[in-house]
Amino acid sequence: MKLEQAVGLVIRKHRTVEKISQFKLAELTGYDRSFISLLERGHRVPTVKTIFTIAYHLNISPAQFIDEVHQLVESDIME
Amino acid sequence: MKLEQAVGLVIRKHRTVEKISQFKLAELTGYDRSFISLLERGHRVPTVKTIFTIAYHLNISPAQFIDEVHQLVESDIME
DNA sequence: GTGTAGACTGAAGTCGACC
DNA sequence: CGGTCGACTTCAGTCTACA
Repeated sequence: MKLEQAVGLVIRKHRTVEKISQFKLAELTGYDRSFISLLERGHRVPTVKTIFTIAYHLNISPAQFIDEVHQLVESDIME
Repeated sequence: MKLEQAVGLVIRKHRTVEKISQFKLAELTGYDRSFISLLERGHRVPTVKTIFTIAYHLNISPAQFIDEVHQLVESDIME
């Protein structure tokens, strides 16, 4: 699957695990709520800085975040 | 240290390990050579896609790349 | 082989509003 | 709570050229 889609899935997965809303994640990270929405639906490719910030507030390491994205990209889920 | 600086150091480190020039890395990744130069000196914050592409051609996993960046950022080397 | 400069295009990220 | 729209600003990434 595509990189942006994988990034979106990983964010949404960990956000729901943490049981917080997009509003709350936006507040924590300092990013706009509409931007979080765009990311989760794979409509934006974030910068490395964005990944570090979001991963931090989702309580996972940036490397683990990227690794999960990598596995999704490598897999052929949904094509 | 700052994120951009860490990214630059990790790219340069692995590029020299691979014994290739900025020209060659630019050719392999499809990015502009001046952009590679900007990245290595910490003057740009790349997107996740850029990291995946560069890490691939430096023969390391994106997660390992990010982990090395993370360690540099966490350390207080050069400030 | 690398740093840098400037001018450019497209995409990241903001903000307010509405469904 | 989350999706979306439009208009906006900032910055990633291109390209040419020269030290």
